[in-house]
Amino acid sequence: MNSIPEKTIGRLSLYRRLLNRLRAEDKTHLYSYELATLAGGTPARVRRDLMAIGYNGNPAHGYEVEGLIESLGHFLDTPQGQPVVLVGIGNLGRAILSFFTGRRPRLYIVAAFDSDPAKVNRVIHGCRCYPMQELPETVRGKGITVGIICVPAGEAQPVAEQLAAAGVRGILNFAPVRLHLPGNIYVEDMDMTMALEKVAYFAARKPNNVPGK
Amino acid sequence: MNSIPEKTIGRLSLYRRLLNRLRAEDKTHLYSYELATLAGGTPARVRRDLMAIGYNGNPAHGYEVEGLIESLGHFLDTPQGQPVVLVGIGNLGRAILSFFTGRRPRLYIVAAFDSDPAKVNRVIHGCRCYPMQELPETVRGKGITVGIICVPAGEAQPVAEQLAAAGVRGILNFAPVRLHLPGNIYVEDMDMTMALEKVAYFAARKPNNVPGK
DNA sequence: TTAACATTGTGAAATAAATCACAACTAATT
DNA sequence: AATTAGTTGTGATTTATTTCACAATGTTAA
Repeated sequence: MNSIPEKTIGRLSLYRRLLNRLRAEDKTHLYSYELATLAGGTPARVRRDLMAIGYNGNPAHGYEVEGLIESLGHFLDTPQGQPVVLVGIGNLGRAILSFFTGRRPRLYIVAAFDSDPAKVNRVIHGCRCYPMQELPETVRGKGITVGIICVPAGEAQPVAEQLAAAGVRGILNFAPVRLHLPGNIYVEDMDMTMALEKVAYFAARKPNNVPGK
Repeated sequence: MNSIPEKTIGRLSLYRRLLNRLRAEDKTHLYSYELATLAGGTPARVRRDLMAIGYNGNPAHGYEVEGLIESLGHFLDTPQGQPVVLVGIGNLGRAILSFFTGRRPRLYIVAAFDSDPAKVNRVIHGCRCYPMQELPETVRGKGITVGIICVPAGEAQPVAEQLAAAGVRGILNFAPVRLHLPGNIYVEDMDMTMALEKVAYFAARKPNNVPGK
């Protein structure tokens, strides 16, 4: 069966962000090659990606910014929005809190958790911090489906299991370990060490060994 | 010509990290299926990846931990090590500084830059902060090839161009924009917004739509 | 009207990556 | 020695993703 490529999902989110910027600049239409340039890809790939959501452009004016944004929202968002929890209020956790705070209307961090009593009950970047013990009840009670893990490597696996047990269905994992969870939980790893080593590898090789992306 | 898949590079770095942990636990040998479990993959993929660096195991004992770590180092590292610069000392920049500080011997942040005079000349997480004006001279002078960008979206493109002009060959980009640089510069995007939206998308769908990774 | 133009949508081809599947191998056991 | 058990290395295959290439289309201008 023809399902949507995983990579397309990420790019659709990127397209929407770019389009929102263009809309703010009062742009009403654009062509696949313009979006491709902004997103760092090819026009053909943009068209393929947009095929996935069934939004049709027009050979004369390309795509309508407003309509495409709406279609993307229809495809990517759930009608009721998705609250998110974050676990681990260290340096990275706080930076991520500040990064996401107030930015996305349909995807916002509603609670943060940490096992350190010293961090609990404070409000950081507009987000209330709770002790780990309250995680299951909060997640289950609010029907939260998305979690962000920013705890040290050694604590990530048990934290992930707690999130999964409480009903979370997708995890953004910043801890530098691979999580072992049931296959119906989606995990996206943000492994900064791995990313930096990859960059270092290609930075040190000849230009012809640098993949184009 | 059969060059090494890009994804393999990242995984080799992951394997090394896992192996270092195993070595610390005095494990001397392991099989592909063990490494696969730890890394979250299949044994066949592990073997394929290790083919790339030409390290041979043995059907009876699998791979020798010590020797494999050495081979990976030989493949991934440059003999002289690679100093790294970071640009943008906001919340995220500081978190990344603390994350990488002291961790990697051959890949360490030697200088941080920011355009805000208030942040300059301080030492944060053991790393000295300099004004942006000194970036070209420092990067060129020390022969730095790797940069990390943690500036706000609007400043990322000019910062990337400055890094490239100063001789940087690979960039780890945390700013939520796509950089436009000559093709011989390797860019790895760590787009947290995109990643979170992807997680949210799959968290909201049926289990059978969740890709296995 | 009609012709020219640049773009869309998409089948087909190409490329990249993962997986299958099995001969060859090593050590342990008989 | 010969047999067994379990793993490696890899050619072949499959799956995923990207790119090619072109008929169909909407608009502009003659």
